[in-house]
Amino acid sequence: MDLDLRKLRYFVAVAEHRHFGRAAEALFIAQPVLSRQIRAFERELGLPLLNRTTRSVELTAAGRQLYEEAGRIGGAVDGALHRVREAGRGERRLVVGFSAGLHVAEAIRAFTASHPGIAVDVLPLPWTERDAPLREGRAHVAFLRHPFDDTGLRTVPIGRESKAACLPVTHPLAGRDALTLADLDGEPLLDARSRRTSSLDEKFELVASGQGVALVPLSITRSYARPDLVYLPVTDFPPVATCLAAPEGHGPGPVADFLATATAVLRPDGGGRAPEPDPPRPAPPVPERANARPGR
Amino acid sequence: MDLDLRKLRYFVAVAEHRHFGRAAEALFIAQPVLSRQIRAFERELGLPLLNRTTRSVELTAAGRQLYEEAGRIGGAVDGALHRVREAGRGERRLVVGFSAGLHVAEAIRAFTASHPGIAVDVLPLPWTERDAPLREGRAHVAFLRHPFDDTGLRTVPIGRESKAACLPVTHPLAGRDALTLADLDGEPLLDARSRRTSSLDEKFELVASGQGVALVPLSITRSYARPDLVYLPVTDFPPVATCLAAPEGHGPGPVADFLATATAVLRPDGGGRAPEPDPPRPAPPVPERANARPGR
DNA sequence: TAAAAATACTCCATAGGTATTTTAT
DNA sequence: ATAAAATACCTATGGAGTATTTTTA
Repeated sequence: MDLDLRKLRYFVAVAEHRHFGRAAEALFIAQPVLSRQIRAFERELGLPLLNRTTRSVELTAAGRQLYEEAGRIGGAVDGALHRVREAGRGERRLVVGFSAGLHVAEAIRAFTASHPGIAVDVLPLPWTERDAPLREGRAHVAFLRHPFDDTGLRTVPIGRESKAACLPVTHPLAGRDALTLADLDGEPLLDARSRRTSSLDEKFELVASGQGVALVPLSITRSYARPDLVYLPVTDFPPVATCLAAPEGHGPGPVADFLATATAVLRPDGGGRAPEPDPPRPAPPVPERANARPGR
Repeated sequence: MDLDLRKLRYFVAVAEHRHFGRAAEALFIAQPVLSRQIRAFERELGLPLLNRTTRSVELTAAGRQLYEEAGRIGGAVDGALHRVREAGRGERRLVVGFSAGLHVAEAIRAFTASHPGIAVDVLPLPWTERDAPLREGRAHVAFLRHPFDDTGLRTVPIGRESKAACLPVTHPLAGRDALTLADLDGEPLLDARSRRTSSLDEKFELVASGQGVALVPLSITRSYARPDLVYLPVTDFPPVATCLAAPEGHGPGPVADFLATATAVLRPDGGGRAPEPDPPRPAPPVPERANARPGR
């Protein structure tokens, strides 16, 4: 049921020494104990991890994989315990999640300036996750794009973003300045329904290889320019809202302070620059448009 | 010594129910057992996790942190076991690491086309890590920038990159076409020695806020365009080599196949690739120079 | 005073030890 | 023949159970 970290540690020792006797010595336990524990471990997992003869000990494929995973698990546990002990000593910590393309560093700097005692972690949120990290406690606040489920969340709208179509430079439409949804009517659209992509890079690769076009938020086009892609604003696609979100029900505290600070920094409507670098800004860079070649 | 995942699971139940009796019921164990286990867990960790009275159970700061960490740990363990079982069923997996700005998706697509049975994971490598993930088994091959320690690694040079200086658009030098190291002589340089940055975004934020200038590989300037930064090639900075690397000593197998495929795809000079038939790949774009505006 | 956590005690599974046997080179 | 893993058997620790006591809102 629960992975036994002690047995995992024993297994790692055997995997590294490729020898039960010496591994046992390094672990300060007797060799037969180690033999039994590893056998029990294999039984619990339902998988052979080692091919042993009296002359050699070799890892199976599953064993190799487990050995690789052991490092990750150990790191996760060590980091977790470290942070728990910090919390126990009274040190405060704030985890700020953000979707790809949304910049939070500015807000974090403003926050840490006023709260030097609070460590801030940034957590880039995978394309597929929206509000889940907030609900699971993996982030205390997050900078997200709509749509997401905001029940039980306190949200502060920050701005609105329109979308751009991402096309290969070789695409017939690549020479245009802007598009409408009608222009894209016959195109294969890469979205979560048609093709599951685990990362933005992967999606861009699919576009670059001619497997379809993608609709992406404008802010992403500023951070992910590529020579083989062009971004064209889609004028009639409804803009999506971006906002800060945090679980409801927390009173005053670091989370509320962060929301206040970040709102002031990211949404200076009261003062300076606009959140959506709109009309004056000569539309998304479209850096390589000069490269456009017809047909393919 | 080893974190006890069973006790952690028990703790999570109590944290969620905020009630020993009901948590025990949910765990299908008796309430006194749960009380004892949680007390033992707190003793092992050396930290109180819960403030209990007969009327209420509340998490301490350490308890809240541990509850958050529990999700991460559980996820890491579940994912690991899933991949180990896959490996046990004979499914092959290849983890490809890459430093920021280096694109591997093209090579991965070529590889998966010829090896459809092998799942490929991409592992973006943090700025601070170089060869470590290869040595720790967290990646099987990696696409890295020199310098790194290549002892015990098989490396295939892929290309060379010069560097660009990253400046705020407001900087007096921002209007130039290119720079030399002498131009940057009086500038505060943000490198690993002067200021520890945990991410590229953080470094860019520091540059944007005027705290210094950064030297970054050219390929990064193509992927991380920002309206408030300009990238200027530094003509006399020695170019750094990029290469594929994998641990030595593996015979033929997926890793060797990937190296071969990726070399052919990423280094077309060696002879073979067709996919991108435009030879005059128009030298690294330095995309944002046209955006340079004085003042703000 | 009553609900809920903690303690007392029992039982048993299992980690660990030593002595010995099996096995593959 | 021998090095090394596996097995046999023992002890002790710790997990889980039931019955009971302690605590505090």
